Amino acid sequence: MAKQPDKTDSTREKIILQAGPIFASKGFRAATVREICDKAQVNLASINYYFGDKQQLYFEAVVRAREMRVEQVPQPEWDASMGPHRKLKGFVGLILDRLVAMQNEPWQVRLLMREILQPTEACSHLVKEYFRPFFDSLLEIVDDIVEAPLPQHVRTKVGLSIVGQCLYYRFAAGLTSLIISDEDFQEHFDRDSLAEHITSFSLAAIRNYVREPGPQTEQK
Amino acid sequence: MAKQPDKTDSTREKIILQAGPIFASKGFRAATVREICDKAQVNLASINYYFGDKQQLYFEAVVRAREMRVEQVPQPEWDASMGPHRKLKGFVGLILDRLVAMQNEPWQVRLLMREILQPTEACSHLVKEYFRPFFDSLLEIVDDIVEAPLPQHVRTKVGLSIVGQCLYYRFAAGLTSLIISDEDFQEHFDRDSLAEHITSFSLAAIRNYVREPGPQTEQK
DNA sequence: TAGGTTGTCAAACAGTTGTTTGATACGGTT
DNA sequence: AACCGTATCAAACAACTGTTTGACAACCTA
Repeated sequence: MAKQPDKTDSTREKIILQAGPIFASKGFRAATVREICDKAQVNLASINYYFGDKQQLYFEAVVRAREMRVEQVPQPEWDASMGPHRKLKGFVGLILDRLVAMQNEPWQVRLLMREILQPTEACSHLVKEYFRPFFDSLLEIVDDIVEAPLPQHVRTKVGLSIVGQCLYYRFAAGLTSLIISDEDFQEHFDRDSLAEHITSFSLAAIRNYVREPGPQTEQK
Repeated sequence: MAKQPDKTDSTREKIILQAGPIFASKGFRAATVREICDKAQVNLASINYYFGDKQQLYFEAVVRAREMRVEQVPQPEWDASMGPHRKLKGFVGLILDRLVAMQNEPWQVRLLMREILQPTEACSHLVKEYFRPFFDSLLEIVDDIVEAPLPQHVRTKVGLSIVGQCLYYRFAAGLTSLIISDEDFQEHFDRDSLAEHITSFSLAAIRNYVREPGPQTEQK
């Protein structure tokens, strides 16, 4: 077994950092240990030596991807005096930067999305460690917007509506680029424009939605 | 080469129908021609005989998945006299039924989502043949809701906000089930509750959003 | 009946896969 | 020096991959 698990430039570290992009772009199955070892310039047997097997390397790559992503895009500070629009926009922007990352598509993001789409054991780790508290802090912002507290399930649905609008641009990026012209995309669908739209759209929805829920319970 | 491409219970047909679910749940790479032929109870060489290679079989399975899904969940009729809420709810429900299909997750849906996430040549076929007109008919409903016509890019963004809210429950189904308790999910996140929420949320957003776009251009 | 097309089959092919092995070298401790 | 845990390496292993082959049977046409 390996002894020092956290030296910085060790063979173990090189493997994780090279395996991440490959897993991200090809998926677990299509990524081969030979390609990973080639890119990392380590011997073929190193993966099994340090991680036991390919699956465990994948797990560690996912965990590392999350850690790196949080470091790369730190959460902006919330000022209690900020208006709801700016606060919500700050969070929407954070989702777009951290989890959507439209322009550069870092491997960490693509790997995390892979985990969301087809959860392995790594996903429950991500939820407990990251997604849950992340989502809760969004719901606190929603709480600030509405005057009367929302029923729990409505609160959750509203939060997921906001998250859904953002994550669409990650999940369906390939489809969107086939639907929208390139010029339109460059001009109107950059990070800031989307943050502004999703924020305004959601804010308007929350305020109006709570006020007049529409024919909710009735209507067959 | 094969002669009759459209006999109903032919070997060719059996292969497509058995390959679909396997591609859907495992992806192109992890699905093996041996498993497909076993399930279809045909000889191993049949795939290459009828489709040339595995890739072409995948393409045809995707196309077939779309056709079957449109048949399985037909578009409800639009009554011009219907109010905007009912009209929009009808369309949101159609997305949820056809493309999200939360309860049973048919293989056709999972295969189409796979194409959206990682587009192959099959995806541009899907867009031209299906997604584009589908999305356009949503935008027409949006047009009916607003009085003054929207700028093109805003129109598109609004449409994608609606679609995004729906598709979230397909893409992140695994994550959602880890965030929400099972009882909550059964009780409040069924197809009808979600359709109602997304419709009301979006309707409120559109009406309020257009009226007061918020601090759009200003604000640094 | 003869000949050709179409479909099915078992077997093999050539390449890739994750993993294991045994040898070898390095670096520190006794 | 002798020793031992750590690390790296080339090579091989066994299983699996998509695809090809050639034989054989069923069917239709002439």
